[in-house]
Amino acid sequence: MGLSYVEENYLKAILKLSGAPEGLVSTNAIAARLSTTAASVTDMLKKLSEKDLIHYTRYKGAALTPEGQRIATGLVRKHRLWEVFLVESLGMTWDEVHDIAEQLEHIQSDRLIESLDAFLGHPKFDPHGDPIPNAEGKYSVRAQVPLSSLTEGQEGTVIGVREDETAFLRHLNEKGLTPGRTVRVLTKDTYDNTLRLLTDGRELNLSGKAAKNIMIKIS
Amino acid sequence: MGLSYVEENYLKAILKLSGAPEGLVSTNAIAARLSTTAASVTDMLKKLSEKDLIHYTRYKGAALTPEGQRIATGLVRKHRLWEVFLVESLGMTWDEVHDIAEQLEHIQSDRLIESLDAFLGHPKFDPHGDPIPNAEGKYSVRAQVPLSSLTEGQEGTVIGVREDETAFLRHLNEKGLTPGRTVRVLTKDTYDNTLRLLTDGRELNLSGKAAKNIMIKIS
DNA sequence: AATAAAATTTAGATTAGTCTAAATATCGAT
DNA sequence: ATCGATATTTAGACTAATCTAAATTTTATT
Ligand SMILES: [Mn+2]
Ligand SMILES: [Mn+2]
Ligand SMILES: [Mn+2]
Ligand SMILES: [Mn+2]
Repeated sequence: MGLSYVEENYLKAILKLSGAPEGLVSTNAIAARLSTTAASVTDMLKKLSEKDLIHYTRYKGAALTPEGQRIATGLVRKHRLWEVFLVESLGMTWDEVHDIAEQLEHIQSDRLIESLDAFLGHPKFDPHGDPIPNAEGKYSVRAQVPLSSLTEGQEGTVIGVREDETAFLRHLNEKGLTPGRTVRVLTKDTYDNTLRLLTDGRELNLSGKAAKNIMIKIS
Repeated sequence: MGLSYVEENYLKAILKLSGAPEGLVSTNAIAARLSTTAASVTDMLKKLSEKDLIHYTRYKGAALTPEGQRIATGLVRKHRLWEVFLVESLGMTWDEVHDIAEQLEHIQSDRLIESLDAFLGHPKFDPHGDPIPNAEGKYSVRAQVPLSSLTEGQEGTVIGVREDETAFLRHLNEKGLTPGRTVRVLTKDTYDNTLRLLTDGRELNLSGKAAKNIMIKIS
């Protein structure tokens, strides 16, 4: 009936990897993402294909079937709802919730996830600014721009990041650049785009590279 | 490092079964509890013994070591805290939380469970009235008597059950005999101990057998 | 079009957990 | 003390998921 923990992770990986080129996902790409070997991936692709969760052609690659897509999107929904719970209810920081959500997303109970969704007030975005699919698998979109695109004097609110690597999130925690914070661009270096920012009454510097990965809602 | 889901369930089963006679737990008792075969249990007992989580003597039985007891008690702590969350925060009923908690108890994160405990206000008892071990593994106790021991005219509050079988809990839901409810004994049949109760402004009958399994705090 | 490099699959082995059937040990009578 | 019933362990096999090494296919380059 239900899928194993491992099968679920493969489906999620394929969903994630089919984002960019919209084409077929390669064996090596999946192996890299799941830190496993190409041989193991091949075995699993055959199995998922047998269950009609992916379309798979030897040597060509894999793509999710509608059913596979439904399951994978449901996992993303669960992952992001749990991340909201961990941050909003339990007071954890956005750098420490991903690994825990990675476990929680495999808990099996429709009643549970719908109750959790209601308890959290049907959030549309997770702590990293990623959209939470609804029960039908539909995503919300919202206007957002990278902090790097703001000009001197402009102001906005931090609503997420493009890359949610732990080290980067911790770095932002230390700078106080967390979701909900208002930031104003004081100066922007014309040569290397380094920013001088004002947030929470304090001034700080931010590299142009970091600024590209912080998403802002213009206020 | 960490234990597998399966190993954890064996430790929890041994803890549960060592309750009554305080002696050794038999292979067949574990097999029955986990719905598996005696042969499988024997294999696992060897493995857990190898890891110094149980003391095991062939043909005699098993008992938890201090380390095994610590782990098993931690699982019970997690299970019961999650049950409180599901009932108190998500509004689920006490008959539908056990199976979900059975999954949630295996989530690995000390930070998570301590945050959850704080979020819930460090509860001492779960929705079924069972004590929640603290982080050091110590249980609370409280005065409680079976509803069957109340005499006519006596009043008390429902705080738990002795047997938490789903069908029984659903039955109590329908009668309105849920945690926190005040009940007064109107009459008690002298022959078969059937009770006539008043709770929430309504009168109802309850068998003597059911009354033995409902725990009451005398008010 | 031929060939070298890269990607992918296959073959064969390993580990965790499980099972059935057979062997062995313990327990409870007589 | 012996015998039969019961409990437990062992032997051997199976599935899911993984790996390494070898074989095969695709691709990129001459
Ligand atoms: Mn995440
Ligand atoms: Mn996220
Ligand atoms: Mn329970
Ligand atoms: Mn309980």
